[in-house]
Amino acid sequence: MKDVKARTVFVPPHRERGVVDARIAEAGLRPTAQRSVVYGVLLDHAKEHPTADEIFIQAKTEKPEISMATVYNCLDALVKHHLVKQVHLERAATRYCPNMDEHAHFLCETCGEVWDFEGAAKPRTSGFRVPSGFTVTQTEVNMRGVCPACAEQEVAR
Amino acid sequence: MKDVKARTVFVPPHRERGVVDARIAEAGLRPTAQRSVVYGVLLDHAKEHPTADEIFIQAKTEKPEISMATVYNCLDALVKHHLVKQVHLERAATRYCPNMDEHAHFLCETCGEVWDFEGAAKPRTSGFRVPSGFTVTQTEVNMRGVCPACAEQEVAR
DNA sequence: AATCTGAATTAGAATAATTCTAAATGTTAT
DNA sequence: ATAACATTTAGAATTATTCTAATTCAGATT
Repeated sequence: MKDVKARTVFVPPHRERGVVDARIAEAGLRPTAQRSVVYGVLLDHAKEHPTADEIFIQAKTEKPEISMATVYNCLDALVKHHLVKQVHLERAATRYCPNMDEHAHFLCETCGEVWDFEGAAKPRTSGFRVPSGFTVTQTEVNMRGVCPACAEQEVAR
Repeated sequence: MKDVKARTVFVPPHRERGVVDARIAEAGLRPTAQRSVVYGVLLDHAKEHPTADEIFIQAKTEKPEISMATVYNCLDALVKHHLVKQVHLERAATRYCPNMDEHAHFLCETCGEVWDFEGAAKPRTSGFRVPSGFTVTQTEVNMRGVCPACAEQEVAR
């Protein structure tokens, strides 16, 4: 039987008992209750690219004592340990993204939602000249435009 | 004599009398004294990708009565009329960029400075799959790494 | 098991960037 | 000159985030 093609779409792991903690531990972080909740919420809502605030509200339903400061602390720790990325497409609340596969972000200028476009930047062919002396460690691609749902609404008018 | 190669590096226009105003007018904006000062300052400091605050400080030397709110108003107007772009590489003060040629931004993670890398994104070859139904109007490429000056300091240690 | 130690969490205060508000001023069309 | 509208202004308000200091927690050590 042939091998299945490499998966290019990010699928967040199920939040089975221990899976989230294991990932946190693998990243070299102590899996505290709060970190598990925060990371778990983020994995569950990866598509929405939630803000700290949105994560806080959701986390509270699982752990009512959690504080906003802790959500920020946990997110910072997750970012430092490469489990999560910050997304800044506009000057608005930072959004968080647990998809660490290389991908581009798309911001719908009509509804403000953010989408992941899978793929990988090819520095050689991307069309930009990196002057000598510069070391590029990360390339981020952000697109803007109109998502299918908003395009439809536009037509209806 | 052969033609000189097309210039790919953004050269801000000199701030000769009227040039800045003419650009503002061409963009469909009334060239008020404040707008001229704000746009002029930004053109003079294009390399630095200044924040509203930095523009305000500099604008004050030319027009002491100008207020912060006006700097924001002017910048908003310039952005709306496609004379200026906002740059958001991190959650920090918005930076402004009067280089409307297509280019990438590079953020030095050591010193925090932002640089322009000339070139143009080639959506076809850039390596990302745009799902059908999405309309992309703008593609922005941001790189991170170490600039030559900071790389040198690193070595010295 | 009790104790120590450093890490993590907490509530609330502080900060920073930006937006809002309402009044004053300036500009353009009549 | 006047009306109508746009722009500017100072300062208040808002928002996201960071800071602070006290408390709690987890794991290691007695």
